Amino acid sequence: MMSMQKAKATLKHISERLDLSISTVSRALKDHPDIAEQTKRKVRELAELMEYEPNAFAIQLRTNASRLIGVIVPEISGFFYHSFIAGLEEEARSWGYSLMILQSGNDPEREAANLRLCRLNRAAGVLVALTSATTDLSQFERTAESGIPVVFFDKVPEGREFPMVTMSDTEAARLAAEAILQSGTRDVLAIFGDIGLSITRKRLIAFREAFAAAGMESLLAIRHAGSREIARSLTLESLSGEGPRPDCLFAMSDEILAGCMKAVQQSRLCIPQDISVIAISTGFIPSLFEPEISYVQTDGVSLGRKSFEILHRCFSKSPPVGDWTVSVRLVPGGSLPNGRQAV
Amino acid sequence: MMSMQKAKATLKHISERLDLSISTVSRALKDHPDIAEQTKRKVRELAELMEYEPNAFAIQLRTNASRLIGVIVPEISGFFYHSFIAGLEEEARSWGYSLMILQSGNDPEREAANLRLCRLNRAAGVLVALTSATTDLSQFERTAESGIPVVFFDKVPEGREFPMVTMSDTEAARLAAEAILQSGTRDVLAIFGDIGLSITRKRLIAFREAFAAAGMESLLAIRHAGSREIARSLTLESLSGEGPRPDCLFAMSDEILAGCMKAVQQSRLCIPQDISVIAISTGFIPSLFEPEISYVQTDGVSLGRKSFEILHRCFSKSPPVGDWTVSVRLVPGGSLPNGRQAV
DNA sequence: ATCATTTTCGCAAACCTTTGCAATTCGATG
DNA sequence: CATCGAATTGCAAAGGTTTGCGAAAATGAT
Repeated sequence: MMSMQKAKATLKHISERLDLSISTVSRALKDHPDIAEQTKRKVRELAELMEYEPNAFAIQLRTNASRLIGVIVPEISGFFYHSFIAGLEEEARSWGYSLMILQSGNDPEREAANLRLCRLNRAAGVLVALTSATTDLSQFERTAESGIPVVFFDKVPEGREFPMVTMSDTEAARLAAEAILQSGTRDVLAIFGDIGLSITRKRLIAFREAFAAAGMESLLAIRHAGSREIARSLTLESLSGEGPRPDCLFAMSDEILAGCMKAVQQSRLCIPQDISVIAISTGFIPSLFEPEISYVQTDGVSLGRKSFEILHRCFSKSPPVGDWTVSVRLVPGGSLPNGRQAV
Repeated sequence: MMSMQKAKATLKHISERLDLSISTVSRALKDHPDIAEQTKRKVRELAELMEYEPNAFAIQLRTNASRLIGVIVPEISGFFYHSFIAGLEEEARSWGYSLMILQSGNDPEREAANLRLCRLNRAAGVLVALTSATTDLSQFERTAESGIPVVFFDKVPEGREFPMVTMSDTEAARLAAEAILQSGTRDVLAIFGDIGLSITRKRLIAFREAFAAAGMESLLAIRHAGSREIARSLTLESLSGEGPRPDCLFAMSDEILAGCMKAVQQSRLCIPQDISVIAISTGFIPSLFEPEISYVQTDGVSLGRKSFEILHRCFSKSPPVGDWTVSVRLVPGGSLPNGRQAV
C-alpha cells in the first residue's frame, strides 16, 4: 500500500493497446461522429479499465483556455465575501468552472500581484472586489486586453469601462427608511460607514431622500463610523447622553450593526420597547438576537450567482459593459414595532 | 480602446527578434549560469518590453506540476471554514501556491466529483474536510496513489492512513471545563453536538474527565443538539423549567452557542449575574454580546496555516502520516464571573 | 466490374516550455 | 601549432492533446 505511483494512462497508451491512432482515440472519447460506434465502444471500455483521465495541462495548452475563474477579494472572512464566494461557487460549478481564490488584504499591491496570477494561470475570467485604496486600474485594463474578462462586484470602480454588479444600495436604503417611517418612530439615529466609500454615499443619499419625500427629514441624526468600535461608542454616547434619546437605530452594515448592538446591550435598553433597530445586513447577526433584528437583506449568495451570470455572458458575447444590481428585500424581525409590515 | 487582443509574447518571439535560440532565452530569463551576463540583459530587456509572461499551461505540461492546492469543504460559509480558508490562503500565497475552492455541500457524491476535479487539474495537493456522511475513502486513496498528497482537516476520517490536522478538541474541552470549575458555579448545563460526530465525542469525553478529576461530575447536565434551533429550545426548557435553574451554560460550538444565547435573551436573564456562559468558539459570536462571552478559541486561521504546513511537508519528504493538532487558548470575556483568569 | 459516395481512420502540425547533451568559440597552455 | 578547458549557445526531444486534411476502406449505384 506504499505509494504506487502508477503512471497515468494517456491517449497514446490506449491507442497502442488497441492498435489505433491517437487521434482516433481522442475523437472516440469525445463522441465524434466520424468514429464508428463499435470503435467508440472499445475505446471507452479500455479507457475506463485503464482509469484514463485526460491531462488538463495538455488540453489547456492546446486550447489555450482553462475552466478556472479568479476571484480577488479584500478578505475571505468578514461579514460578506464568504457567502458571496459560496453562491458563486455553486453557480460556477454547475457550469463546469472552478474558483481560484485570492485575498488582497486591502493592499493594492497584493491586488495587482493577484491579478497577475490570474493572467499567468490564464483564468477564464476574473471577479474583483476592489481594495478601498485602489486607484490605478491599468492592471485591470491590461488583463481585459489580454482576453480575460474582468467583472467587478461589491466594491466597484467609479468609471463605467467595466461590467460590474452590486447590491441595489439605493433600494436597500430606501426600504429601510420606509420601514422606519411606517413604524412611527420619532427620533432616528442613523449610522453610516466611511463617507469615502461609494457604497456609503449611495446608501446615504437614498436614505435621506426617502425621509425628505415624507417630509420627515427633521427626525434624522446621521453619523459616520469607520469601524465597529466607533459605531459602538457613537451609539452609546447618543443613548446615554444628555439630549433626548433616539427611539430608533439604523445601521448601514453588519459591521456597524455589531457595534450598535454592543452599545444597546451596554445601556440595558430593551428592544423594541425602549428602542427599535433596523439594519442593512446579510441576516446572520440579526438572527442572533431576541427579538431578531429587522433588516434589509443584502444577500451575498445571490450577488455571487448574479456575478457569475454576468461573467458568463462575457465569455460568449461581446462584453456587456454597464452595471447590474441584485435586488434586496426587507426581512421583518421583532425589533421594529408597530410597523405595517412591508409587502 | 476596443478589445485589442494582442497576441501573447512567447519565448519564440523573443528569440527571433534577438536572433537567439529558444533555449537560450529560456535560460537567460531564469538566470541560468551558462548564459553570458550581456545576453541575459538583452533578453530581460526585450522580455520586459514585450510584456512577456510565461505560459503556465506549457510549464505545467512540461514539468507535470501545478501550484494549485485543492480545498474541499462541506460549505465555505458557516461558522468556521471561511476563516480556515483565509489562513490557508495567506500561508499558501507566501509559498507561491494558490487555492482552488470546492464545496461538497455535505454530499459525498459531490465530494467525490470535486476530488476528481483536483486530480484532473493535477493539483499539487488536496486539503479535505469530510462530509458528515462520507464513508468510502477509496477515492481519496486513489488520489494519493496518483501522486497527489491528501491531508484531512477538521472533519477527519477514523483510520490513520492519511495525515490529518485538527483543533485540539481534548484540550479545548478541558480548558473550558476547568474555567467553569474555577468560577465556582454549581449547576452546569452543557450542550454538545451530534453524538455521531467524532468531534463531539472527543470534546465530551475530555469535558467529563475534567469534571470527574475534580470530583464534580454531579454538577453536570449534558444534552445534545443537532442544530441551532434545538440548542435554543433545550436551553430555554432548562432555564424556564420546573427544576432548579442551572447557573452555567456551556456550548460546544458556535452553532450551539447561537441557540443558547437566543434562549438566554428570551428568558431575560442577565449575564453573568443570573447565569454564566462559556463556549468553544471562533470568537466572532462571543464578541457580539455585552458582556463578551468567555470562550476557548478554536482558531480557523491557525488551523489553516498548520494544514498548509503539513501539506507542504508532503511535497518534499515522504508523507508524514499521523495527526497533528493546533493548540487552543482560553479567551476570558465577562460572562464567567469570579474566575481566577487562566494564565 | 467501375465509379462515386460515404464512412472511418491516420498523419502531422501546433500549442510553449524545459533540459540533457552536443556544438561552437575563444583564449590559454604545453 | 596542437590541444585542452572553460564559457556560451543551439539542437532536438519530450510532455499529451486537438484538429484540418488527406487516405483508405466500405458501401451503393450503375
